[in-house]
Amino acid sequence: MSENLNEKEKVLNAQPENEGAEKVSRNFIEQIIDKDLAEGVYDTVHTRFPPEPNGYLHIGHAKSILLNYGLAQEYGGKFNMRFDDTNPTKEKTEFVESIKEDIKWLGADWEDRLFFASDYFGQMYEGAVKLIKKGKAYVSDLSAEEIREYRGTLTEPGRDDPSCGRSVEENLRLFQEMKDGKYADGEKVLRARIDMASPNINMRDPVIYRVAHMTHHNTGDAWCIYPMYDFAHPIEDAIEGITHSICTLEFEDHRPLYDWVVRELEYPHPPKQIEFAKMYLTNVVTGKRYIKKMVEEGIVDGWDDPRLVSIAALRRRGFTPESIKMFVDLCGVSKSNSSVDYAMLEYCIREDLKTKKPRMMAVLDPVKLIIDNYPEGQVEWLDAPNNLENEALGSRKVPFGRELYIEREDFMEVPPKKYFRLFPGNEVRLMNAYFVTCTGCVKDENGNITEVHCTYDPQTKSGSGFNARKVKGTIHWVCASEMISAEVRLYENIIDEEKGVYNEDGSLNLNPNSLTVLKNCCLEPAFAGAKPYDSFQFVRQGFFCVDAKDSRPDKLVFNRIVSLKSSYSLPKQA
RNA sequence: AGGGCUAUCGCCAAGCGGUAAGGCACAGCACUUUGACUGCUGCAUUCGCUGGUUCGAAUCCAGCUAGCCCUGCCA
Repeated sequence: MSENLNEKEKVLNAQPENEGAEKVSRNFIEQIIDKDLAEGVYDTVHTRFPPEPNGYLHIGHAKSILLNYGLAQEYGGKFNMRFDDTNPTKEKTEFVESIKEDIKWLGADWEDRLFFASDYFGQMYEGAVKLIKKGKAYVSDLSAEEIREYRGTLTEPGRDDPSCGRSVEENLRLFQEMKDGKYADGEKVLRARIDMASPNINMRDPVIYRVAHMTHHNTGDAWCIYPMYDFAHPIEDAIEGITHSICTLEFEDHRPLYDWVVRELEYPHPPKQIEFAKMYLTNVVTGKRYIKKMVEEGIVDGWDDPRLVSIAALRRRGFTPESIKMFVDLCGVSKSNSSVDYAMLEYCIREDLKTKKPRMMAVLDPVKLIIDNYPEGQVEWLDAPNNLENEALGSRKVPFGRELYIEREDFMEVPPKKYFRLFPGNEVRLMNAYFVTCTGCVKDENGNITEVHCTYDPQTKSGSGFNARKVKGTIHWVCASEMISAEVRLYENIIDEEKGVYNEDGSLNLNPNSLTVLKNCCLEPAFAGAKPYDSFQFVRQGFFCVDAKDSRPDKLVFNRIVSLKSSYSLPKQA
């Protein structure tokens, strides 16, 4: 097809501008980096992802991870993994393990650069001593409440801390005593001396060290004083040689303090903080307290419930790292707060899976279809391609017999207009098999349809090249005598934003239909042996993934990752 | 008289003084052994508002408006 390139296209393709760049536009962070590199501010790019190990990662973190990792890749730089563990009261080893697992799964490779902020406690302590010696930090006797009072308000300046005039020697001694455990929690703190009248509250002599007699997950009982984020973070970045320290918008006000620390400590190659807007997704819940509550109340079965968007949940649901990457790339990076439509995520996973996974037949809501003119007891094994768009996926054999299961939805006794499926007198194609013409149905005493009957036309066999007539509809089916039974879980968004995210009392307005469990689904035998995380397209239905938690070899459980798009919906029946 | 940031289609998002990219969603047509996919078509005379500068403004200036963040010894 490259032969079809006309001259104009050839010329265009040869244009040197845009060389190496597939993207037509660069986000604002790339523009900053381009400029820094061009001006020689930095000669390399070094990023990091610095989570506090206090919870599970979710889709929002994935954006930050892939942004930082992607930038390092794009510029031939490096990407560090760093746990920002400066507060022992909130951190757990359990979370460092889950975070590492999630980041690996996403494909962000920190190589041998896995760090802990707590590994730098010694250097941070030295940094604090340096500030004291420069007269830029002092030990305060004020209580937390007093500090708050002295800080002033958004509209009123703060007042000087009574302790701010201490001599360097006294501060040095007091700080040493803090370190030595002479003071109880809250009794003393170290404050940076900046400007109590600053309109930026973060600059009103921020606390940079506090006392906390607590065992730290990494350093144990080695320390009883711990640095605050604002003091620790710039040091961590500087030590690791980070060039661009990317964080979210709420830290914009902290940047002057970040720069102050880096300047006062005289780091030769100061890192630069850049803030971008967090990504929100519609129809999901990411708030820790809400999820915790839902887990406790049994509304979801854990932090990895497939309706959630933690990385673990997305993995369990059947999302792929590639789809997440595609999603964050599609969303872009900016400084305006935004909430991305969940449909965008759905698009990405469909896009990723559509040519990669086999397309097989599964009947979720079965009703029997009996082919009256097909020999009783006969089973023939038909050829079925696994994916028409990807021949490499090969083909499989599908058993066909007199009794099949079809989707209850695919038969109607009295069809609406433009119903292309089975109804008395109508002919449809059974995918990969034969044309069948519906002859009627059987009902039980309550009027429920128990059997649909039809006849088949042997000369319409799939692959025979038959084209004497066409049918408008093609439906999927499973051979009743050879099928395997499975449980399938259908999911809808856990929140329906159209109906409001919150109730009057502030609780979440949960979608009562977020989970539908179908216990008696019929699968074609080729599904046998499906393993956890294996995923498939169920023809005409969507993409499904073997549940890693509940599926068993003899009792498969599938999660619907996403449905197929559909421009047709059954009219609502009264 | 607090400070910082943001405002371009239903949702994201380019644009950086020369006359509104792209994606998702949506709608229509064609094709179809998935009502899928694919292909084609349509979808902002207008960039939060009002003025100003300019031959020319989404882009520059001024003033408004709206939203988000900041008064942890959390990160």
